Amino acid sequence: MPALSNPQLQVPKISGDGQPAVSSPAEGFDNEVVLSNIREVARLAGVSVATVSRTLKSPERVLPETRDKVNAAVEQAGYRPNLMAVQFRSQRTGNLVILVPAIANTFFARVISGAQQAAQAANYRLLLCDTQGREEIEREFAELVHNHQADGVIQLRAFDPFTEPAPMVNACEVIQGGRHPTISLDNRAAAKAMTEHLIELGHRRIGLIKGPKSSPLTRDRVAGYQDALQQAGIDCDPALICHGDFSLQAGHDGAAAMLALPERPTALFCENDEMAIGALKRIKQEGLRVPEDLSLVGFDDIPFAAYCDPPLTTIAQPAEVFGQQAVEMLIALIEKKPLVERHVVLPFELTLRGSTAVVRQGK
Amino acid sequence: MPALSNPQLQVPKISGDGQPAVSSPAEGFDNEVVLSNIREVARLAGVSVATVSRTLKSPERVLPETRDKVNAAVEQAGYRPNLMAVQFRSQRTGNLVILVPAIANTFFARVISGAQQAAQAANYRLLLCDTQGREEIEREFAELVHNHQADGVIQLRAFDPFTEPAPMVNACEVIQGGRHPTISLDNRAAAKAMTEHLIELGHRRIGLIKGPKSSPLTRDRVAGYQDALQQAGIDCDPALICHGDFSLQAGHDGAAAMLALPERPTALFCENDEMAIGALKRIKQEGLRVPEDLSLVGFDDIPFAAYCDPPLTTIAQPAEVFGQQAVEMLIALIEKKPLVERHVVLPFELTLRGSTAVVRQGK
DNA sequence: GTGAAAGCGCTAACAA
DNA sequence: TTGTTAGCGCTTTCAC
Repeated sequence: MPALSNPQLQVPKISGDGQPAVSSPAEGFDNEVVLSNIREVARLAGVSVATVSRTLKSPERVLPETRDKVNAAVEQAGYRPNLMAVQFRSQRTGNLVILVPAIANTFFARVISGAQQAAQAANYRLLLCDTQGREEIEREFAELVHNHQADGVIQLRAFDPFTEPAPMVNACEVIQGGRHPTISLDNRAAAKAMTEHLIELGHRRIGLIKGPKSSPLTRDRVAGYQDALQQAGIDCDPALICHGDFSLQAGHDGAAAMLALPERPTALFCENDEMAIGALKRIKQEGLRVPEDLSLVGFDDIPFAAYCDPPLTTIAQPAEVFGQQAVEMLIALIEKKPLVERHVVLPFELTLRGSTAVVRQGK
Repeated sequence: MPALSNPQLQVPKISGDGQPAVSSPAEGFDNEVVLSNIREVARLAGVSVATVSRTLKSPERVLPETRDKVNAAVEQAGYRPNLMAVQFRSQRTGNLVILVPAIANTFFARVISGAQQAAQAANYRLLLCDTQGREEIEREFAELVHNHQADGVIQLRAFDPFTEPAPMVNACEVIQGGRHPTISLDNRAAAKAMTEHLIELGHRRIGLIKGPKSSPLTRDRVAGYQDALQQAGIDCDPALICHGDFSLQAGHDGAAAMLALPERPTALFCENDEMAIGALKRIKQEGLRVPEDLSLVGFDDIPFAAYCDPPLTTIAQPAEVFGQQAVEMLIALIEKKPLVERHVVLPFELTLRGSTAVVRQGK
């Protein structure tokens, strides 16, 4: 949380609801749920537990009149199957673990949303884990699979948390040559398309604010950037490439470094929109205008990108589809159904907005 | 996903990894995990299953040498307890459900992050559910408690998904007079503080873009806004209040409505930062400057608020603390420990940035 | 079509 | 201190 050091700070206080300072946890209501089990239902219906089980699982194998008796008893008893017992017995949990480097990241939030919908549709639950990109946390959560707490894992980062084989799908940032199925964007082609767009506008000095060194996603985007430069016969100046960590602050700092160069770039390519928005702030602080003095582009097309001033040219990704596809592939793995493809590549879209323009002639 | 209708669209394609079009799900590795159970360990150690169980649960009740034998056997067998069986037997799951109206919302993402940390620290897992604020989805997920899939629920919206008693904590947007413990912000006081700030700057026509009608959070913030106006002897003009749904678009539309009024407001209070950022775009489109022509404020202090142009004056909330406190209170409920307080109110902080200024004298 | 009964892996009496 | 054993609630043979 932010330091709440402002003098306007309101200290925590307790509502005066007339309750004593310490109250019983059960106060106001009873946490206990009336329990009812399959045996109770069987007794009420005058049948065996097996018949109750069958009525619920495969009703067609039970006489209609028996079925009615059982259903009536279920109703009467307020019976709900104990899923813990069901899972225990059937040795599957119906839980999928999704390892997310940062759930606060707007792009990942969309991925999760897509995954959640697909999971729900397939009658699975999604266990969401914010790993902060740390391997030990990822390993710990992945362990849920071996503990029989989950049936499989979706990993959104290029790291394999398993030492042993396990049902896993790797999406978004994928491990090169990994053993698990993947869903990815052609980051190289996307970065190339974006760089080509800038080159077409006449830019020849194009700064690049990358992601973390270790990220394959960053490596691909850098490669695409270099592909476009090379194709246009432009030398790649290493001074025009700097590192970031995908945060607003990193974009701000990266832009500061770029603008301090003796020969400034005329365009700046940030590897995600957060960094582009951070860079935008710094550029304005420098008294420069976007796109008149400097073109600026991002990657991801987060909702805020369209609301920047100027609105940001970026690469749109079908974020929800990453999540949805990952879930569907993982379930196929778990249920041992054949996968149509082990390595799916999703489409991107170059989204042109107001942050890019033809390079200034005066330069 | 966004419509990928741009001609730049790259159609989905499959990496040419030399694999056949349809591949076996087990291809490249084996999903099966070598199973080992407590009986196997007991056999290896030459002890009973009870001793193995004890060695793992309360080692102090086992002779050191027996313990060593068991530990060696555990190692040798690669034994991991089947948590499904543990849970089934002990009738608790260690799962907490958190119902989130929209995980893509930056504020909720922070709440979740805090909850996740607290859950992990207490050795619970967090089941995250994006409910889109829909009651039927909330009810469905809440049902996990009665299905023995989860021990309790954290609800971030003012709706009680239970008909029967159940362990639940209500945070962020709380139900008035509800039966569950709550963690909330004093929204009324916060909105009042913000409005007072604007009044101190000389504003007397202050527009308000609210949240959805049904939200108590909105009702409290409106009350705080009115408190401040009344205290300053300013009539509350109903034309200056309009509805939104906390989205960027709603802010944009709300601002459009405000600016079309015959007598424009000189300040605009949006009930969250997303709407303020949406409003900011519209205000600029109108050719007006913030804060020179119009002061603008938000609520929540999302990261982007500091990176707006101008940076946004807003109310900071300790979002992570909401999650953390909610988890701690819920665990107390579940474990039937006494709660120190049933209704906790967290502090806010008025965060002054560049989007507010003294009202223009010329008006 | 239905019932009896075994047993999933583990914990917790109770016995020794 | 350690072992024996009875289940937790359910599914699933296997008889009837």
